Amino acid sequence: MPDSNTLSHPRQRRKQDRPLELMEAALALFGEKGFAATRAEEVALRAGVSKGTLYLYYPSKEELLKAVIRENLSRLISEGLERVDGHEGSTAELLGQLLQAWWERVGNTPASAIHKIMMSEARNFPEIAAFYAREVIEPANKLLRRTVQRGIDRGEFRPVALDEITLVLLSPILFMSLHKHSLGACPGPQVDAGRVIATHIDIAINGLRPQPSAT
Amino acid sequence: MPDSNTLSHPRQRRKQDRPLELMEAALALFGEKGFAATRAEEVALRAGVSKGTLYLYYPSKEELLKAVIRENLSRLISEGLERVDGHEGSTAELLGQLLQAWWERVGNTPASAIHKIMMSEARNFPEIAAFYAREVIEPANKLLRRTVQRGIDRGEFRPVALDEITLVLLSPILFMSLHKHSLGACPGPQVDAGRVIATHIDIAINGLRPQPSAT
Amino acid sequence: MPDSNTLSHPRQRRKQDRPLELMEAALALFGEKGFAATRAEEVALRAGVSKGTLYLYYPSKEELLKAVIRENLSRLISEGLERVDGHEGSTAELLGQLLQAWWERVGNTPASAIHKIMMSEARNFPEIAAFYAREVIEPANKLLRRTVQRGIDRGEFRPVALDEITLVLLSPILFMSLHKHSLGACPGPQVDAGRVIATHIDIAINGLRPQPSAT
Amino acid sequence: MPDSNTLSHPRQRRKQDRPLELMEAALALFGEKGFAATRAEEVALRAGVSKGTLYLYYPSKEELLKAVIRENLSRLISEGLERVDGHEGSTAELLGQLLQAWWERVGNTPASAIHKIMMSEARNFPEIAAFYAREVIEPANKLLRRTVQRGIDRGEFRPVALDEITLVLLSPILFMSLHKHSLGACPGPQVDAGRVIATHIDIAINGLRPQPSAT
DNA sequence: TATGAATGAGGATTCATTCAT
DNA sequence: GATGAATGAATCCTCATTCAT
Repeated sequence: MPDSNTLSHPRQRRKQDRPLELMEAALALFGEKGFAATRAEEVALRAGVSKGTLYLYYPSKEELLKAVIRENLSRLISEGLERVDGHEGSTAELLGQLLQAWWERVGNTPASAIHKIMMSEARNFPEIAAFYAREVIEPANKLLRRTVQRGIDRGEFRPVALDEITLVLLSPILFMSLHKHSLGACPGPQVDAGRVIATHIDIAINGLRPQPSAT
Repeated sequence: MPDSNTLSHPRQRRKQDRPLELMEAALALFGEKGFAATRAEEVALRAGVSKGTLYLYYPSKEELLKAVIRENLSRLISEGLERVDGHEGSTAELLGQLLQAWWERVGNTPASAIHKIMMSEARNFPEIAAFYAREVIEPANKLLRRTVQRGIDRGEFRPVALDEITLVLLSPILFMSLHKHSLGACPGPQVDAGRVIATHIDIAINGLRPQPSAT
Repeated sequence: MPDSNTLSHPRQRRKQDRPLELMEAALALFGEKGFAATRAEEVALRAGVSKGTLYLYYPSKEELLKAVIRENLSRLISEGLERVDGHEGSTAELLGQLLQAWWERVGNTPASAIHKIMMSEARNFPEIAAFYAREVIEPANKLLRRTVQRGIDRGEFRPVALDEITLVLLSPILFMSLHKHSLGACPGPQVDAGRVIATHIDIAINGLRPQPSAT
Repeated sequence: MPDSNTLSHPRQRRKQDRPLELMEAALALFGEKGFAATRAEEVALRAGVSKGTLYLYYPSKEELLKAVIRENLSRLISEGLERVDGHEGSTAELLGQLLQAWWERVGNTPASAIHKIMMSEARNFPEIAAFYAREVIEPANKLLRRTVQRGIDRGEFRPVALDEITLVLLSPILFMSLHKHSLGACPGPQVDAGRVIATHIDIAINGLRPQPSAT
């Protein structure tokens, strides 16, 4: 008997894929219109199922939101943590790679919508906010702190406050993620987010270098 | 006889004060819970009046939001534009002052909630998004471009892409404004936003300086 | 001291006229937009006073409606009853005069709006409906019955059912009164109501005449 | 297994029947209390469904009214137009049949409530008023004009103004339709509308006959 | 008396969720 | 499992009515 998943009856349209399809639809729509403004039926329709089917997989719209966040964050975190240690070259190079990777693997993917959703809904869903802080913010912070510390220890970077530098390094990337899903999606002069990120990395790495002369 | 406005009977006859009270309540609640998730009656109650009274002053919840944006933006823009020209010292100093002022006069005041509201609702209210882009984004962009250009012209800054640098310079400030009203308002380790901004300004200005040696 | 009513202080704008002004405004607006769709404040504004003043004279919008109906019906009835008896000429002539008078003195005046109001609201205000039936319908019925009876007695009219003939004689007049305030007020080909009434009277009087040969 | 539609569980799954049930409920209630004074929920409850269900079938109360008018008028108009041409006997007979049919098929059915609704609401809903004028008033006018013209041409009727005669012929029927839903529905001496119509037809046809001697 | 700011009950409409099929 | 008809709580907004000035 062949794999019943890939060759099953045509009618049985990928039952096991439904959750993923629903989460993808939800990610897109929640990111686009916001959580409150997205109707459950819209999500279902976009996933190609009916309203009732959504509730077969998720007990409420709120649980669907939680699942979307968990699903996407798990992926990005496990992906992110793999590529940390064992860098050999300059710290500037490492930092540039990390930031660039974050943008390319998160900021520039549909997952970036989660930032917008969190930004909009964090105060209405404290539980999810805590989860997000624990699972995303903290690991990312550790990564960047360790990297900057490495640069300072080696004399490549001047001494800076570690608590603040991580946010300084991340905020343009996070901000552009948000921007993409709000004003950036509105008519008007468009920004090339990739070039903003590149400029940011350039300025930041140069800014971390020991100054030739003080202010 | 004392001022009849400040000492008159509670909840009665204060037509003059109502708009401001309502806008303050709306700014706080829209920032906290989002525009869509805030009931008109909540705003009214927080302003100490009843539902119906709100509609005496604003024809709809959306118009109330517009008024909130106008009120807060008009102030900040007119204030901001005044202090632009006529700077005498170094461009680094000027840029630092501008960014610092933005944070202190906007990011660190209740008006910062407008950023979050716009981020969350821009795509659902295109008219407001356009207004915001025109009245806030554009003027701020011009200011920063002119300032960076000045630094480049004088040899204080290295040449950088003007289209991107403004967002790089602003995004940490905007991001911290957003953060304050979302994750920053949730329980957990708190960030000292002021120090993040200070670090950003330090890094950014140092990063704009001509490099001693290239990457 | 001169008449304090006509020569009183200019500020004291015809206090005693207020009720009449309010009723006139209400008659016009209720007739135009309907009772439910007319806001109390509109009536007040049209009467040149403020919302609160209306409630100084009438305890509710419903009472205002009652007053409007009573006021106008009293007038029309007392006027109508005066000119009944003592006709000398032919009954056809008398009937024609009566119907013509009804149209000119009621149907073609603002008071005709009351027909529309009654038609629209009778079932929501049974008390007023009863009043209207008693004070208007009944007297008008009696008048017409007596007149037609006179014609039959004298051999001028053929015998007809008295219970029904009154409505037959009145309904075109009443219908045109209603029409004026509804479809007749909408854009489209206009009807000359006066000529319709004239035609009706002509047809009706001719129709009451003894037939030369039956159907 | 019996028809699952007629014997299925109460209040469940009868999509096909809903529109008609809702329109019938709406016709009755709008006619009784007026359009504005009838709550959407009342209509739904009378149709045996909940508030929300009404909005499953009609996007607004106003659209429900339009549907009611269309449903009832389409039927009557298509029915009415069929029986026009091809009459062989006397014009008096034809005219009597037409007027009688109108009363029996419209005035004496629930559809007559539409006249009252239009009378009450025409000025507040110009779009519906225009629809009504176009779909009902105009066709009815044409019918009657043609018929009267036929009588005049054949010498059965004396010459009369065609523009006015149609309203004269129709107004007692329309008026009795209105009456049924307003004062006629209130306690008090009841009118036999059918006999009024019969009297009207008798008088009108006799009135149209050439006079033996003038006034 | 006259005003108009304030109130809050009421009604149209939306949409998350349920459940019979 | 899948569907979509049905439900009714929730929310925006209106407007009759009150009452301090």
